[in-house]
Amino acid sequence: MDVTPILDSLNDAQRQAVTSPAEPTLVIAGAGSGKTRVLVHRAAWLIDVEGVSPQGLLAVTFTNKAAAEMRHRIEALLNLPVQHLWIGTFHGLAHRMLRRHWREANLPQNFQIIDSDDQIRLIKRLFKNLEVDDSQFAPKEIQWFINAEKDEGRRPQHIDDGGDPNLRQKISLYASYEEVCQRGGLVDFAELLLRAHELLRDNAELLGHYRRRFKHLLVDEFQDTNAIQYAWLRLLAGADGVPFVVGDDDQSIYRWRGARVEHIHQFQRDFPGTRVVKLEQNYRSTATILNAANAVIANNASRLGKNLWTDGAEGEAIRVYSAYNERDESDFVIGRLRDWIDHGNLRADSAILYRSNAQSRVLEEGLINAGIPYRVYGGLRFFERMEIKDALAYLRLIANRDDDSSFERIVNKPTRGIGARTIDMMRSYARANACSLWRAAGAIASDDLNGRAANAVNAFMSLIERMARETDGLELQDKVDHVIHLSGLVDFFKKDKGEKGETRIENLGELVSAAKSFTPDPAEEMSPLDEFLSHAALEAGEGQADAWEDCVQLMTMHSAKGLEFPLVFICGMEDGLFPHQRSIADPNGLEEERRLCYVGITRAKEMLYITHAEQRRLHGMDNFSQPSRFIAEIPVEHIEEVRPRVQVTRPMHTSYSPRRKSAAASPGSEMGVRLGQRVRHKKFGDGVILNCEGQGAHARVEVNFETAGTKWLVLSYANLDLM
DNA sequence: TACTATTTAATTTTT
DNA sequence: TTAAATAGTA
Repeated sequence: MDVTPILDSLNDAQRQAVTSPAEPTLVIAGAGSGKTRVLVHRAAWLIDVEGVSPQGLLAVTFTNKAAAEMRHRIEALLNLPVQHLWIGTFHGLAHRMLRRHWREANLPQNFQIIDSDDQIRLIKRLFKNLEVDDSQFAPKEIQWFINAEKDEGRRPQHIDDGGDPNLRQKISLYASYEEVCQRGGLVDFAELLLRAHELLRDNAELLGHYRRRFKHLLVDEFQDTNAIQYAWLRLLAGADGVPFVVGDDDQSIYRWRGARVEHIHQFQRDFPGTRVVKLEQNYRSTATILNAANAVIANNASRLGKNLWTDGAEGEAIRVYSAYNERDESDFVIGRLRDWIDHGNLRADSAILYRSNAQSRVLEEGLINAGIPYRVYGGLRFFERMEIKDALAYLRLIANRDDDSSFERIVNKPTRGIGARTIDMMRSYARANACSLWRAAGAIASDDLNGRAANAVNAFMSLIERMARETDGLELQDKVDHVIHLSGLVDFFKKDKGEKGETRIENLGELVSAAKSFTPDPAEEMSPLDEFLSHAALEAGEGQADAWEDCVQLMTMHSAKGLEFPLVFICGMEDGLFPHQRSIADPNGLEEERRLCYVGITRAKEMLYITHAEQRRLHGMDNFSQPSRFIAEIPVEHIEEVRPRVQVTRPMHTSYSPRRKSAAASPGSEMGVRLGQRVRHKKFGDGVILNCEGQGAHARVEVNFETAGTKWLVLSYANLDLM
């Protein structure tokens, strides 16, 4: 066996990981250290060298994108299509198991997957049904509660209310939610995982089958596993399975949605004798960028400990720019982008990263004015668009008449005279008789409703029946096409004024194309329609399906994880924004913010700019803030402060501190005051400088006093003490 | 039922 | 500020 192609391109640590014997292995892979490469080569090694059958391998990732990439690269490396290879997301694989064993999982064969938008609607409906006072609970809060409990693997009966009436009610809402889902054959994302876990846990035979089949479990982004995902893995591995997990404790940034870095420690306890391999050589960034990242993350107490290094170039110093406000910040970034582009670089090789999405606005305005094409990540994806979800709801109702979620969505869309009153009657009938809305509609239409309402309901029901009949046996795309037109959605959106309606109709057309290019997997025992609907729920599609265009990439640092760019800007590096106000007080929260910072810094390959604004408009209010503490954690020798006007860069002294950029541009600077400066006044007490104007004897400052409110004071009279 | 005024709250995101 | 959700009005 020639192992050259598999091992040749690897460094020692990578090779050690890839050729690890059939024992539990934990690979701690720093940013840019070839994590995916190790996974891909491990798979190839197992199949090609160890003679493991491709069917004996299970590879799990968190995103569809990562799964697709892994499959692609394994195929390329082995130079043959790896069919029957189970590579997918946790949810995708759980879904696959549930479809195969729907009876054992106590699900209807045609169960539907609901996304978080469907979920929140369902919960709101539940509130109405149970007459829950929504001033007591926000539906969002209950959604969080349910998902968090499911992520931890808990059913309502597992939760101890500890005598807390508030908690007791949440638990009861969770229980009611479950009932509604079970009745409608609806499964939310967390439920996929939870059910898949219970399926294996409670079916010794099935568990035995999968344990025998999947000896080798490859796991990507292990630090992001939540409790139920980890439990599922452990169950599947059993005593003889060989888990091979890859992760980076320093890049764990999803604690808030249930991810637990602790699993990295737990893994070593659960699988005694685990081999640990650390990948610390980085192939992405310059030494300067790496050293900065290392220095920042070193401030975290709870780490396994690792230090990235490179044998590459030192690189340019990190440039820090202290902007007046967010406009100035944006201008600065755009100026540098212009230089970059003028030097013949690709726009797509640059990225602007920020902590929260709201920050993109000002940057976008600037980019539009400058005529620089850009792309913002995040936002609604294709299958999440309203019109698409409407069309899918019709299809889902055809597939499963008991899907209340879809029923309510489209029963009166387009409007067909089925108003809130009628729907209320259906709801209460459905509740009283523990049946679906569809059955309730049929029942009350023949008994309780007046003529007009009954007609409307009957017309709706026969429309759905007609759709089901007429599309029976049609090809998927013809089905979709037929339903879109019969439903009246196209006409409905035509009435929308402006471009909005047009776009929506275009999107509906796009849905037909999506159905056309969708190839059902014959191995799945599902109807093509069910499979398409599951696909739509599990893989929400791209944000923008636009053709490739060379443009600047704008995204949050969260969405930047896993990506890399030669030129990176991190904007809004201010205490309160990053680290975010809501995480600052909690040490765990702060450490997670710091890991996010580490992720942000390590996205940069060649050049990194960090900017912060002294004044920033947030929620319509002007705020003053200090530069992020994370900036001060970067050793000064790696930083160069960028000063505007005077085009001179000057290394900083002992620690980073913001300074006014030029005397002429900052009124009052000669008095030693600056925006955000804390001051004390004899009469008014303590306050913060909001504004200054004028020079010399005329210089005035606006001070927001804690007790006395906001006042303009002439500096030469006020006798302010700087604090 | 659709449009308009008012209120409210405001990280991060995948499946 | 602004977007979304709710309440009120035509």
